[in-house]
Amino acid sequence: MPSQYGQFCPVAKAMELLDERWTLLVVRELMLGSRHFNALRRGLPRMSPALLSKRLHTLVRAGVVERWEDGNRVTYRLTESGRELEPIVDALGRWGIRWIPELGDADLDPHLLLWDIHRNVDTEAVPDGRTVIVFSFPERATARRWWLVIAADGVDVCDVDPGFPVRVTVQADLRTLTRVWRGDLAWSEALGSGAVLLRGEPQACRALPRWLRLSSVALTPRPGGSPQPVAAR
Amino acid sequence: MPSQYGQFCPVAKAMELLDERWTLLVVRELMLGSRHFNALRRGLPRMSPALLSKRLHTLVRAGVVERWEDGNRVTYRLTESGRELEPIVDALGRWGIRWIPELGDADLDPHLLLWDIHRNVDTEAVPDGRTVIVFSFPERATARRWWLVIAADGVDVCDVDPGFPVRVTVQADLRTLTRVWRGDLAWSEALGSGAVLLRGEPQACRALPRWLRLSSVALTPRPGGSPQPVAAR
DNA sequence: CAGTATCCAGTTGGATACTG
DNA sequence: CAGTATCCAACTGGATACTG
Repeated sequence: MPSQYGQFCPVAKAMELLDERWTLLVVRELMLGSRHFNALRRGLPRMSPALLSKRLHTLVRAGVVERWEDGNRVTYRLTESGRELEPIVDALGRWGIRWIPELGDADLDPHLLLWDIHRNVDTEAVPDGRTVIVFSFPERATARRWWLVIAADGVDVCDVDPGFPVRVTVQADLRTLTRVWRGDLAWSEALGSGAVLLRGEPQACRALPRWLRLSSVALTPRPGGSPQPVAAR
Repeated sequence: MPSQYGQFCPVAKAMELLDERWTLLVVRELMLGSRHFNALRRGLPRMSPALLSKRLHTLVRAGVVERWEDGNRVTYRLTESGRELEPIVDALGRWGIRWIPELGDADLDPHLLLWDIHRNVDTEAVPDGRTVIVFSFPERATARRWWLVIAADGVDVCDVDPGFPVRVTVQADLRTLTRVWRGDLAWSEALGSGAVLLRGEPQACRALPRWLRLSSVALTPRPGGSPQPVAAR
């Protein structure tokens, strides 16, 4: 039961639902294509399953999400009402990247970063056959190496070596690579300063920034005319 | 201290601030022109002063609001960052009016309604001199009559008779008048059905819907092609 | 006018374990 | 796979009173 503002104002009525913690992030995950309970959990690792379940029920009751059972498989998807939240979520992302640029250490998460990157690989740009990219975060005590396996049938993330030959190794600290992903730091600058190191065939290293698309808000203009990261050529 | 999502996603970073209860309603009040603590309180009657104070401080720390002391008067206003939330708040209002049309009894509040109406009087359309409109909510046990005093120097709301001659009396139940204000119900329909009764000179009664502007979201198209309330001619 | 101080009941949600 | 169940510590915010 979302708490009530006691106002007939439509902004207040909208926020009674949407300002509950996690709610709009669940909606964001659904917008990004997650359809099943455990897929949603992967994008929301700090959310307990009990709470995710509760939020989904609230969203279903509010008509924002529909729950579909086929057999023993459950599918969630946005209704028309939920899809109309997309411009709002997008605008919140653009506002956030402009006005809340600082990240705390607690905001960094290699699993989430790899998960985002894997969702945005430009498979057209990657050579045919299997391409494996290793991400190495040497400053970390655990979860220091991640493998991105790009093949014809999709893209996978692993935190254990799948054993295939590696085409490129990307070495950086997690904060730097996160900033590149968000568009806070341009590839060119990160590579030029040595903050990101690429190892592998020179041609593959040169091509890598085109294989990995950045966050959808990466190109949002920043306030104060700070130099704008440029997209990969 | 807003709680943390542990995500670098800019939507998550934005919501860490903005999904705290009341926060976006404070921002909305500032957008509507409130500048002082007690002015904000008038638009947020169910919010305790301690909580309003806390939210304002959080917004100032986040760079969304600036606090200005001149003498012993304190002024709050939105920064550039805060002003950039306006399209988001507007979009939330349009989404809310489309997808959360039902109002509970707890959402109805004559003081808030009169306060909204008073902020939106079209003083150009009202005859010169003083015009007093009485709003009568006969079904209510308390706060049954409200006076709107429109003069050259501004518009006032009273819940006690200011003693001036009354030009028009608007009688309706609170829910009906709230629905008219929100654009859920057209003036023409409300008057035609007798749900709203106007008393006074016929000419003034005919003109009244043009004196009172409706909510800024009143003309938002509704889903499902339900008949759209029309603006006052 | 513009808040602060205090108290405390109620709610929230994290952790963990478990189920059909 | 898709959740429930349970427990409980922490937080939240409402009420009320008070201050410079």
